[in-house]
Amino acid sequence: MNQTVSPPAVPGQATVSGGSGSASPTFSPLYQQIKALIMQSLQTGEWKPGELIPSEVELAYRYKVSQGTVRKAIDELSADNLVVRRQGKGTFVATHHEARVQFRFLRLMPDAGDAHQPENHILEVKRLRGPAEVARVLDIKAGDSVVFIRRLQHFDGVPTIMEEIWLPGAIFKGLTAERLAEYKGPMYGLFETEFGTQMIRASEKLKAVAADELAVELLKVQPGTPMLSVERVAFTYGDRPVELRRALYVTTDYHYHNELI
Amino acid sequence: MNQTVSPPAVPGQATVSGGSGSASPTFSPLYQQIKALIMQSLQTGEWKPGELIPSEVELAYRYKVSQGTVRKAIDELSADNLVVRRQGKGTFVATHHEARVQFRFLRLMPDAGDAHQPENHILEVKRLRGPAEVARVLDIKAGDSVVFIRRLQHFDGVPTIMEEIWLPGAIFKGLTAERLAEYKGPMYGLFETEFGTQMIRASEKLKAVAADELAVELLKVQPGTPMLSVERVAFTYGDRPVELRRALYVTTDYHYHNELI
DNA sequence: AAGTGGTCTAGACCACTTT
DNA sequence: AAGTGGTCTAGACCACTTC
Repeated sequence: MNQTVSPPAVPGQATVSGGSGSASPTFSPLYQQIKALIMQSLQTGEWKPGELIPSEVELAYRYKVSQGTVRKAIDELSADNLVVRRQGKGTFVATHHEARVQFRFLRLMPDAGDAHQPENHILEVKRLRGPAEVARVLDIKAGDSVVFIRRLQHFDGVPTIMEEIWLPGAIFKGLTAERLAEYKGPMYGLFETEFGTQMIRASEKLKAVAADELAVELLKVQPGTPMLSVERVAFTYGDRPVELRRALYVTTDYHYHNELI
Repeated sequence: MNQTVSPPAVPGQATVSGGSGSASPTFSPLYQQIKALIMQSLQTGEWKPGELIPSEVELAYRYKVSQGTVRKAIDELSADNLVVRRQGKGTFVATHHEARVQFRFLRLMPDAGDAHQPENHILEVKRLRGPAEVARVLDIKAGDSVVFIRRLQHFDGVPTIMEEIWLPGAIFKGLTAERLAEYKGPMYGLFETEFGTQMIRASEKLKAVAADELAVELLKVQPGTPMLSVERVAFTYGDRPVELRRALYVTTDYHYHNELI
């Protein structure tokens, strides 16, 4: 039989299911249940990005498990990059307001020299009814409101990335071109702070394509120039897709870096 | 003070340094030392790819530490994909003779449908004096012997990948075109089995480039067609670079898949 | 000095596989 | 039944940070 935890003495406190009888059909290890509970608190914003979460001892008391079990749960959250541990200080909720996190989601590097902070140029922000394909990816109904963003990113003053971004309108209600343009820092940082939606993972598909008219105009390349096409679907908690992004990268002096491990 | 381990009673047995005095300049946790010792045994071939390594209990006895410490060491080795744990059976040395591992090192996926096993065509194998740039990457002396391989990979009968591979001649002594051509399975599997060299991680740089003459000839594409260029440096134990690979991918019906986590 | 995460141990029991 | 990895606990001590 699995490890079980007696119901909490305090009403409203989190409980842990473990299957205390032989008729328990589902099962997951205690530490996975603790991990799920902590993720819930992250998702609901009980502990916000950048903030300190309760100590291991305190969480162990709250969930009525040993510190070792909490530790293993947090170990996994740390491996998933949802939290960051700092010895002597505590465990912090990961945030996109950190260069370290940004590089996880922007893999374009200069062939020589150090990576610089890109300069953003918002070209267009509009609301539209989601095309079928976009709606399918974002897991919303076709025709539902969608925010569309067109953006240009300069590296060292050179236009290098052209992006088209689709977001669920229901989540990103007050998003305007002004807000995006005036915001200093990564777009995901804005999403996190202003819209309570944190991107925690993404899936990318890369291809080589020829520069189209728009790329020629915006990125100042010759027609037909080979461009790196990067299509991304980004997910928030609960594996909910909340962004579709199609980008074209100029890779003359830059490359997409990837580590195979 | 750090945890220390008394010297082994049996001569020749592995020892663990922990810094038993205040004058200990270097330090690493016990489990990291155990991890390093296990990696040594993997590198020297004491336990070969695909084989079972000793149980946690046995390793704990061998290194004179607790099972929990061995467990933590193996946990990391497992996270590094150097070993694979199987409940009830034991812990196995990872091997490239497994589809699961191959997909870690071949990220090209069909846009629709399932991934198939590619078909290999060895075009050329020769020995040459390493050009300065290749020697620099492989960390050998310029002019040292290098094995050069040119290969074509077909997906569903369509030529899709063209590769140029450079290997240190000192390691890959008996490598011939015949051996490569007749070998069924992944090239890294051959390297592992026949040359005792296992690729454990790789670093890739991706760009979009125009098809050159060779690509036009071998991959049957139009001149100037955008191609995905993938330059890889692969490493074996001790972070020793042992392969430089330059590939061109046709991405009309395929894409390079990447997960950002 | 107190609090945090990091390491290490010892022991118990569970789930899975093989004999 | 025996052996393996997987989970959970309790307790000790260490390294680091802050007060």
